[in-house]
Amino acid sequence: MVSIGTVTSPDQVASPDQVEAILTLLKAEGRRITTCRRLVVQALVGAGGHRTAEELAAFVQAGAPDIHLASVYRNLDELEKVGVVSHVHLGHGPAVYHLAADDHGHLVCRRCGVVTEAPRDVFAGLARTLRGRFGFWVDGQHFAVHGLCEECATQELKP
Amino acid sequence: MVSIGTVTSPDQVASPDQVEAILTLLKAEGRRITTCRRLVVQALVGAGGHRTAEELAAFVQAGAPDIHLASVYRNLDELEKVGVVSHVHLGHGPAVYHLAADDHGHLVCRRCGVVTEAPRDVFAGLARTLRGRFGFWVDGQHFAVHGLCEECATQELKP
DNA sequence: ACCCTAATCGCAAACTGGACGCAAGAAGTC
DNA sequence: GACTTCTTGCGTCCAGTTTGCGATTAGGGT
Repeated sequence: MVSIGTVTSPDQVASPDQVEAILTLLKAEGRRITTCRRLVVQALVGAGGHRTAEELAAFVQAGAPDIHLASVYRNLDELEKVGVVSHVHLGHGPAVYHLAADDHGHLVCRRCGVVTEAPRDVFAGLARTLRGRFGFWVDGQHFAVHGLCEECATQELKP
Repeated sequence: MVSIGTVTSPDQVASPDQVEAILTLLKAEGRRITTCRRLVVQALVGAGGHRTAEELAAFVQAGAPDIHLASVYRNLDELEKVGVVSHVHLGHGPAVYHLAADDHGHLVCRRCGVVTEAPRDVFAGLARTLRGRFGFWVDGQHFAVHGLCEECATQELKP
């Protein structure tokens, strides 16, 4: 139902510098630079949006067919621990991954499944309120906000 | 990790009227009133908080041991369609169910797993912003907000 | 009361997304 | 080049949930 393809993907071209920067960061953490890891990072940088582990695996396997889905999961996990990547649950399906640098909230329409990215500052007020009233420090948006997109709202409210 | 037991449960006593009211509503929708259904509703009303399908099944099975987990899932699904119940994903584990009437947000601590309920009005500002800037109409809080609870925040920020 | 029929149920089996253990293979260090 | 340790491929397993199907049962009609 949730078609990731509908997400706006600003830059489809992988920036090699960015890939190398991330790999260098990994190396600094004592991790090794492998084909699989490089391809996973390339996939993430090139995707320029949200991709499921399976979609990323498809990209990786286009470059190296023998790479196993499990390795993609493991690498995403590593990258997440290092803080380069974060994953989000948009709905009931698989999680999607994106670069942590590109932090933003996600608005998922329950009717048409479109995913809208909402910049960080939109959630600043909520974060402040939660900190003030509950002493709760909000993390990045690990889960999406569900509701109706503009189009579906007009259609549903005036049938 | 997420211990549901830590959630505040204001009223542990099932209100029979509320149970009957919900069952009547179901009947009005053309559905039948079965032992399983009655017990599921009782479990939800009595729980006074969030319960996983499995926890609800345990309650149901205390009254009727032959009732299958699948039936609990099916009934929760029915109840959700009718709008009596909603489910929330607090984390990576199972979803939790609660009465839709008792609508609220959920703050989940990523460190200790404690779940804090946040009243609806806390999210009103965000809802207004999203409606204004994106035309997006927020549903009930289908997903939880992740972060650090007050206690864990003080411990993590000053180690 | 009884019958009829569609809703519901119990059961088992499948399915999805993901994690894990292990032995073999490679990256980086000396 | 040798050695150590991190990674990987593969198979297997897992939890949570869904589904197909034949058996059962609620509830309206008579």
